[in-house]
Amino acid sequence: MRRILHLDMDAFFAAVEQRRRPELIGKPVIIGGDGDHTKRGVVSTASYEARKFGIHSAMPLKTAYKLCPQAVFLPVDYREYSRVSERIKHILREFSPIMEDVGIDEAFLDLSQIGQPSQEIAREIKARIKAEMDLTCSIGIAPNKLLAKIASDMQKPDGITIITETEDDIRTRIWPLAVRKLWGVGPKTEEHLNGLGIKTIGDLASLPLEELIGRFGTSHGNYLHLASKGIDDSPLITYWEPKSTSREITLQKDIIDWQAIARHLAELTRRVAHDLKQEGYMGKTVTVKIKFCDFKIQTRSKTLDGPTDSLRTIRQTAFACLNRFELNKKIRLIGVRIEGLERPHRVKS
DNA sequence: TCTGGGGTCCTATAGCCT
DNA sequence: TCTGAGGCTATAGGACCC
Repeated sequence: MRRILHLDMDAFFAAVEQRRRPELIGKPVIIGGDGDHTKRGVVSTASYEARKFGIHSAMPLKTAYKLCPQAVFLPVDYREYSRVSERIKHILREFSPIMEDVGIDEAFLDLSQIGQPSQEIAREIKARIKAEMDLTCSIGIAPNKLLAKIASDMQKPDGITIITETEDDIRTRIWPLAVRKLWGVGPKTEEHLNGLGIKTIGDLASLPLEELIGRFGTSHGNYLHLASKGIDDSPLITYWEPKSTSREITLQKDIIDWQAIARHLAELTRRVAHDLKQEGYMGKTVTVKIKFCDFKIQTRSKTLDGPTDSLRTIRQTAFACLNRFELNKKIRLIGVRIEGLERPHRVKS
């Protein structure tokens, strides 16, 4: 049987800031946007002290300020968090070489080939991270990724949770949880399920597969059916190539002036082309995204004959896409994405 | 009044081809 | 020659993740 560990850092961004500035320890700290609560932006991470005021991720900074004006608001410093993240991942790889990166503050580790007991490994990993980084994390260990992730969330912060595959564990510890706890069930699916009287993962497990497929499609329906029973065979993804790269900006004030929109598009295009060259990729499909003042999102895209990393070509294509929008109301966000990425130097024979 | 940024994957539709 | 099935690609939108 497989043995998968999921590690989730506790209030990661806030914890890194508190470690760097000890005077912030014990205080409500809110990381988000550029740290200015009067500007547009949302909370990336709130320290546990701030969470007591009802503050959580994705909440607008302005709302967070109303709930807790005495909080310390700080900008997101991805560079620093990435450095810390790298060191943590390095520690993890010493326990098992099979690791899947899940964003900056999470990872899966395959322990199947390791003999040591689960509790012991979890305690050792936590001790190493505490000793070397002075940070805490929560760990879940289970027979698959799905259950390991649910487990790591069960005793936060600073917890260790182990789930076995016995029917008993699924029935008594997983089935009582809200459907929202399942990976892949977001706000929309939750609402849909709640409307059917399905509140818990156990409720979901009692629904016939045919009904799930009818309501959510073959792919998602099948997934929900298996997930509700704790079944998940997905492997750890230890390496992958990016498929797209993008840049977008939410404007401080909604605008309708074409010249101003064009200036933003030109700048975003420059950044995308720069990112592309920096990472050594070329892309084939250019997409322009616009979010209007009423939050309606539209996209326009164009696929080129062949991959490119040329700023001129990407900019021309982006502007051709821009011209296909009906810009008759103010916009609040503009973005540029390029997909169909490939590395240019590999010559086909 | 407020609602980010950077990604992935899936679905539906339409056009083209065999 | 006509028709339909099915594959493939491009496009647009949407749900979800951290």
